[in-house]
Amino acid sequence: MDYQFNDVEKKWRKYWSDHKTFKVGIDNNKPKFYVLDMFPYPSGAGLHVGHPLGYIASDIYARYKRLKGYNVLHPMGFDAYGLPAEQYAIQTGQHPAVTTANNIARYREQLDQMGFTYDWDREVRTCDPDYYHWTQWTFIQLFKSWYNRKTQQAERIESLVTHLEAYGTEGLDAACSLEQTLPPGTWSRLTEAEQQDFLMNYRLAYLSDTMVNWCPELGTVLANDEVREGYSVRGGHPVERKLMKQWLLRITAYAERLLSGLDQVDWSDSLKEMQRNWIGKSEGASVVFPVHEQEALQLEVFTTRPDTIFGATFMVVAPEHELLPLLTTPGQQNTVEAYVSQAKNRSERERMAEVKKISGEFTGSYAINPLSGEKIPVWVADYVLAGYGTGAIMAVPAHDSRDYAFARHFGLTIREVVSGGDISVESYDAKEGTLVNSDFINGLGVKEAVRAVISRLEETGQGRGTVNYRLRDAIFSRQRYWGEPFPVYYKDGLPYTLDEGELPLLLPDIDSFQPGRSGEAPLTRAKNWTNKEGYPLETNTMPGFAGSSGYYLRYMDPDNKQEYFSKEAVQYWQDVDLYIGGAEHATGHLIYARFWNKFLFDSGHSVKDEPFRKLVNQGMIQGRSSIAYQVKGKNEFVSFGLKDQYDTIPVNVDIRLVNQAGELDIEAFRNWRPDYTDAGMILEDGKFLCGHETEKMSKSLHNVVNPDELIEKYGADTFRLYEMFLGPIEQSKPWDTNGIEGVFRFIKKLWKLFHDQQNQLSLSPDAPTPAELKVLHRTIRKVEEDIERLSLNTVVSTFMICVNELSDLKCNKSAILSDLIVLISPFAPHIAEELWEMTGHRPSVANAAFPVFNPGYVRESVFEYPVSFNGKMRFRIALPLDAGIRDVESAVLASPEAQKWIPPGGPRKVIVVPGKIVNVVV
RNA sequence: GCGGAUGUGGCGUAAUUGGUAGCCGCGCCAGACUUAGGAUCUGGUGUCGAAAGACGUAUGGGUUCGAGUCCCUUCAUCCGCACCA
Repeated sequence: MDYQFNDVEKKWRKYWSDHKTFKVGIDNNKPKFYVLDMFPYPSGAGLHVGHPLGYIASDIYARYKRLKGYNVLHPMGFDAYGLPAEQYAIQTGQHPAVTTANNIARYREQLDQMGFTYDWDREVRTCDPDYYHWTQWTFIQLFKSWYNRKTQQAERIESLVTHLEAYGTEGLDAACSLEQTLPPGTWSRLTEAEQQDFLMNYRLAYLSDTMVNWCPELGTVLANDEVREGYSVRGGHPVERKLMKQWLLRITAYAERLLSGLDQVDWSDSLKEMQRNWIGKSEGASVVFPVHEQEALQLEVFTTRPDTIFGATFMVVAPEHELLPLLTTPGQQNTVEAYVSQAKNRSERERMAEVKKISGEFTGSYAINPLSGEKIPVWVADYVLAGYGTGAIMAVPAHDSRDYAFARHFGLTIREVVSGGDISVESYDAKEGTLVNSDFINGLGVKEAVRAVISRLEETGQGRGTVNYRLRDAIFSRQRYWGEPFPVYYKDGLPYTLDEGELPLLLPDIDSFQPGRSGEAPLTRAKNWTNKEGYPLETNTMPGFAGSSGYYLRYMDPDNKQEYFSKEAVQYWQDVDLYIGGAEHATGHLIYARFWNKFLFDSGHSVKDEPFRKLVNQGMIQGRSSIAYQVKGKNEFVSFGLKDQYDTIPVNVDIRLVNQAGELDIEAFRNWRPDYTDAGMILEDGKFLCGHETEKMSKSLHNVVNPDELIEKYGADTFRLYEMFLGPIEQSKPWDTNGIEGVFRFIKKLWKLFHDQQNQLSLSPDAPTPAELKVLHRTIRKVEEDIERLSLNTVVSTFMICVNELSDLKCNKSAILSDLIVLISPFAPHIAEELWEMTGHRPSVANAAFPVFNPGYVRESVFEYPVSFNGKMRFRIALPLDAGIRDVESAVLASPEAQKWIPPGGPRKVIVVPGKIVNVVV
């Protein structure tokens, strides 16, 4: 009789839940530790083996920290609003609240099987009114705030009004959509509508006509991070540009802080780099070019290379540039208009696909280089983007490859101003070299020249040094049903927020979830969708990232009815110490959540500027698909080894039909699909072998491995250990169930350490031997070090080595085994609890203390020196560790093994690294 | 194109700081026990070689007494960004 994992695991899961073992609260006698998983969106497919990877790692860490004496907050919840549930509702008419609740129940059931230490009393769901109350509340605070660049933080809108009343816009340095000026003393003369309109330019949540990513198929706009290559990330539908009135969050106000904050957090370089690219800071100059013979007109450009200004031989404006009609001379009107309409009608996708195709037209106008006075032509071309910088550039073909290609194509002047390249062949884009053909900056290096040009421009008022960000404000409206309603009503066309006392504004029921194709939101169907005074409410809802931006704060105090979270709770829990989740949230959730938190920090609610101190991205678990090869045009399949003799197409086969060796169960295969009932099978050696492929784990590829089945067969402890044993958590790797048997054997071996051949508990009260203590304490040291650096795969190996060694020593001393139970409990909590109880301890082992490493037990007096000759290891020699370098050297040279390798002339040199190695140079 | 990461047996991987390459596990081979084994246990298993030994961490070079680890080159794979001025 072996270890009965099924009964034992059920018993302890019930114990934990009955005793609320993992319920936590504020405890000022213990240091806090906050371990967070990115909460899942509960999809209809349930969890596959890839999802729990991060959850298991974080749970191990949370359990470990508990053993180390920390008060650990380890909550879980659900990102419950979102598109898939709504798309499903549109197709089936089922209310998304119903499908979402079902999916959550299924997720919960799966999660509950894995022995996690979540405090479920703290669960949050973003679609729960008690939760989205505070999402709406934060929106109101954002609406009522502006960003003061002077103090580098958000402030209440009242302080802006006070400033405007007293000084107008004089001395104001605020994040805004459009620079506007208001002379002192004019504010109070503005009408209510004019004032509101003016303030909208500064609010951190604001309404604006914006070019948006409109997805007709989904009937909604999408944020930049929800669009990839012109298609929606969710669903893969085409996306087009459209001008719409939308709510936006002024995240750009925080661009600099979002960037500099990255230096303070312990995240992977690749993730930080992704965020840096997304923010896209570039430093340079804004330069004003007057237009020749049009006094009133001037073109402002942004350049990162002001040093190359003497090499600007033409200018280019985007087709959408607002001055283009004024720049176009009558003679050029027809060609320019034709070009612009063609450029505008091209979809985003066509535009992206034709990046390499050079096109443009001359406007007929000329601009004047403000430093050289040179007259240069102004062109229009779609390689200049309206949305970045000022939508116009000074083109320096000698030192910008795009300008170079354009100049070559249209035969424009190319003038070298930085030496170092060969501009007859290609542009020289590098930021190094000496300035030439450049008047007062000739002979300077690039960096000096940049500074010199900027200061000259600032002296003459023709430009200034500026910083540009690629980051855009976040579009916050969705024309969807299944999301948070905006706490906003409209009076005389102007938006006002509801009183905080009226929150939460509940999502109303509607008769159909269908969105309008031209952008009417489903909430326009809601009956009596007005505030208490009868003014119409906003019909858009908030996007998916709204609810996930502050959930980690709500976990600190999830039942609070009066506020988002109490001062006491946030003072205690502070921030997330360890955050584990997928890298796909690098530019979405993680930027928005940092922004959300920084705003709450400025307004005195959260207490840390950065919410996630350490962040780890777990790698993706890929599927291992089984492939059968179908003979083209026939209902006939050919075994893997023979497939090259036929013309075949690969067909994904359900991985359950294939055994470890890749052999297909033909009977099952024929029953799998009606089409294959009569399929011909060409065998090799009497078998049908399948090929395999590593690809995404998905239902459609029939390669999904379900954790429930594995837990049923091997138990949750084995499953947890095996997921960790696969390799480093950050690494992506294909799932292969084959190795799980090894971990299963390990669990059984562990059980056997405590039991005799009749499966009776058999422990010895005797004092441990030095050999046993050495094994135990080596394990303690390694386990502790490796958990600290989240190297969990090596910890599993360490346990295996430890149990192998203790088995060899036939060790059944309780003193040793009790410590081993605690060590292993974060990884295999169920068997640990059972053994803990059996060895006479009071449950739960989760409340035990982590064993303390004693270096005295692992200290050695003798070391087996590896002796190498010219760096190649030849033999070992055991010597006392306190032997001096000279003693070691002579002992090695005198040893019989060494004679074989020492040439007649003797060694040239001997290197002894005490306690490490000896290298003889011959 | 730019940026980041990764490359080690048949497979997943290991190797604190430059110091014994291949730990642990899968698979495979042999053996023991067994009516049986897809259970369990024992031994073996980088490549070539009978052995001695030689070779070996994607490639080529370098630094070093010594390189999987540091530097340079090339290649491959994955991820992110992509006309960002």
